[in-house]
Amino acid sequence: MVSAQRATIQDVAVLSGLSICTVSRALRNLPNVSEKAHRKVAEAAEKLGYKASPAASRLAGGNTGSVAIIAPTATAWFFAQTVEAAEEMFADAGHDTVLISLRNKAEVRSRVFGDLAALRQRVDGVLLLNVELDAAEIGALAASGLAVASVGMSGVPWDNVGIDDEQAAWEATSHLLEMGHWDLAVLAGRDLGGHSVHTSRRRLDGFSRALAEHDLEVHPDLVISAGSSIEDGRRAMTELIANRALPSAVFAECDETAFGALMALREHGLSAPKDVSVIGIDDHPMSWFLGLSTVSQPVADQGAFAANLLCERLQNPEQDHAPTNHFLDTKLIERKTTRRKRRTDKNHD
Amino acid sequence: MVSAQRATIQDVAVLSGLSICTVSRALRNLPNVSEKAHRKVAEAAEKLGYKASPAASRLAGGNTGSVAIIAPTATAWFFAQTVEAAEEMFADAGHDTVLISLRNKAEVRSRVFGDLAALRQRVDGVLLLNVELDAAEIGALAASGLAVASVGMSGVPWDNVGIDDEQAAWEATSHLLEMGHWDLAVLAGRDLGGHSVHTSRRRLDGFSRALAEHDLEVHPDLVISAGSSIEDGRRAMTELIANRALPSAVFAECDETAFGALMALREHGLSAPKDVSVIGIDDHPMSWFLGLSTVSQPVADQGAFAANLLCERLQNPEQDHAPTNHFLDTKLIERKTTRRKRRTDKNHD
DNA sequence: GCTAAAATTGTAAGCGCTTACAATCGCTCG
DNA sequence: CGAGCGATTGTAAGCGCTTACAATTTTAGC
Repeated sequence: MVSAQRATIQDVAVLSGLSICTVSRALRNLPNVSEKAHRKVAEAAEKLGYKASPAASRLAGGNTGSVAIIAPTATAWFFAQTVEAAEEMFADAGHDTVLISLRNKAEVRSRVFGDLAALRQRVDGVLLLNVELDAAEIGALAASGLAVASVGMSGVPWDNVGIDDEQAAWEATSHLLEMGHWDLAVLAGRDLGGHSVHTSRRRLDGFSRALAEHDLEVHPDLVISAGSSIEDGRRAMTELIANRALPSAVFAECDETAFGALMALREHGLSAPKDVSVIGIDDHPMSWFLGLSTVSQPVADQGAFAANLLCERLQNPEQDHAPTNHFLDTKLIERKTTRRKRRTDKNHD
Repeated sequence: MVSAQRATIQDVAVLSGLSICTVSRALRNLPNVSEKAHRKVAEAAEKLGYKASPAASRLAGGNTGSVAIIAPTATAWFFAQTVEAAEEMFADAGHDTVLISLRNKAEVRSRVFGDLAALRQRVDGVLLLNVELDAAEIGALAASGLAVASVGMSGVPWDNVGIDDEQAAWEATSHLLEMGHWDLAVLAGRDLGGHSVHTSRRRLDGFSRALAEHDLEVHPDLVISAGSSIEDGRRAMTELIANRALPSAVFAECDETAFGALMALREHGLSAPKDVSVIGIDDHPMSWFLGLSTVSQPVADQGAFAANLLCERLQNPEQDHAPTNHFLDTKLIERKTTRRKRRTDKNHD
């Protein structure tokens, strides 16, 4: 039953015949509340449709009832999927979700991480999506009193879920290498003054390692700082086509970048795999359709999983068990945009 | 300058040599504050890096400093774009953004709209994205004390931004009709117990009108309730292929649905426009690549524009100027998935 | 059955803000 | 030059919750 006016803890106290204080404790499952009291409070609260005011709760030292999701951007396919999955988890756990998009801007980034106390005022926890943090920031965050969990950020002092980005990039790159391609370009993420998207850096690492294992060097001209949108990929590939000898294969940091690359090729009368092999990471719903070779990863799962870990941390704040790290599986999917390098292929040397 | 501990209004009061009350008024630009006092307060607040505690403010009857964005889903391309654009606007105006995805579930929907008082506890305003509301809900929302603005919901007692969905659908459908297609299917939005996505309904209306203008009737079997994702479109088209005579043209409610339809065609050895003409609405970044004919609409603009209107309403709460409605331009883009119906085309009669 | 310790419950003081309402101040006007 | 008024500022009472700490009840031990 819901009354016209919002019920207060006072109402619950009167109805249950207990003091406000006991009600408060019962509602939050704190110790030192008799079972009987607990039951009476639960009943009364239920009957009144009582929900604690987040503002009052927070002001008095309690929780806000909301968590923030911080992502480099909210439009990219990966983030949209992750955010929605996490939001669902949070909503079901009774938390509001505050969305903070860094919009790939260093300024926004520092505004957010520069005042963690202010953030703590507004949310109880933070879910970080692929945000690159330096040691000081990690320390500050861990000490901020905020519960933290993340996606795509291994090696961090809180629970993390992701794929092994370095490995996934290595797989993709190795696939190209094994098909005889040795002049590889990479469409990497945008660099934000040392604070790129975390996964981007890891994937670049994997790319480099694969090359190194074949005694190849990463040619700086063939590392294009792209960003991760379709448009970014298109621009990067256009640049590649315009400014230098075309490599025989391209590793795109994510499928959307690869889509853009494919578009650019088409615009210049070229195509994959005829003129250049292309591979991405993600297995975006469109990839099958375009025949894009890629390394698949479970996306919504990562968001839901990490959100769930955060919820647990929120529920048992005192327990400080060691941070866990979870790598979900990826799989190389060979489709039609990659093929063995042929003698007849153009050879730009 | 930022102190280690969060500054309170008390600190500002002391530093500026004024009372808390005056500081509070000055900070919120209320009348009856001398210019001198205003300046002193601003200086002190600046020096302390003071930001009012949203919890305390809300509790005392003020504002929360955040707004909610409510969308049917957050993963669809249109919503991801709109949400990010709106979030940017809100962030720049100093508001936090609470993301609420209805996840196409009636249950979530009623949980949100069933307790507007609870919502008002947490946010100052709401940005509705294509949410279908009945008269009672519209009334309740208007009376809730929440500032409201929307995208894609004309005829509503608050500011709205959108395209003329009925018209856009009419254009797309008419395009098909004028090319000689008369057996048309529509891949429409999902119906949520009378509460579909608002735009879906309007687009279906436009489809119907175009048919009616050509003395054609809407065949119920050719109205597929799809949803608006790629997967939804794929499923819908598959159903169409499996269960009935294939229509010669298909109008998909949005480009992603159309992508899915194209995929399903390919899976069955069919293609557009050879076997069936396909058109969508959106002009998604991939549409050019796929040659998808469509009706383009400015997407991020709608989100930013509506968010901006909401911010203005939040800033001048007292003024009750009439709600405005803004239609942004759309444009038919004819590409390669639609063509004139030919004698040689299969004719399913 | 009585007392000390443990378990439960209540009292009251804020948390940092907003907002009637009261108090002051600076002028204008007779 | 003092009353009267509007403009400005201050006082103080909450908003609905959490949380020491005090009060009370229960349990256990002898």
